[in-house]
Amino acid sequence: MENLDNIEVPLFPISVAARILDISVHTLRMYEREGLVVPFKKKSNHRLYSKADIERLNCIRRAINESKISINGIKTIYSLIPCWDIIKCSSKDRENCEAYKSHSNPCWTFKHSDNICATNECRDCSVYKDYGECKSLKEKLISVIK
DNA sequence: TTTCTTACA
DNA sequence: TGTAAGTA
Repeated sequence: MENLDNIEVPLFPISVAARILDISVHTLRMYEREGLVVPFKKKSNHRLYSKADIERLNCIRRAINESKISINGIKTIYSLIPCWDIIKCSSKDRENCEAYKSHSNPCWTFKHSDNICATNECRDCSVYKDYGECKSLKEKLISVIK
């Protein structure tokens, strides 16, 4: 009953997601390789995309088509999300954190071994989720400026 | 049939 | 980006 309105639940196989977004499954997998999106993975290793994932991809497509931004450009924006501030990351954690230093790759593309990121699914992290859709991303960035 | 990974004219 | 091979 609650699955119907929860945009976080993985629902669509890659073929359906591709059809919704009007892009190829190949392109969809490429976005994942680039770290733009983190779809849910079943034990069979098959991907499942949620409504939130679709919205995220829509935002990415708009950025590419309308704003003519490159995939690397999007990666750069994501890499600048203050993850260490969003989750309570100690100053000690930051010292040897690749994600903290990176200006080219989103934090969720790194494999952590020490801090909380090691035990949490990046897909379920607010750092990833709260910046996944165009509108929320704008609001988040504005709140930082204010 | 669909999806997965890897590779490539 | 598209397509192919060989699996699961």
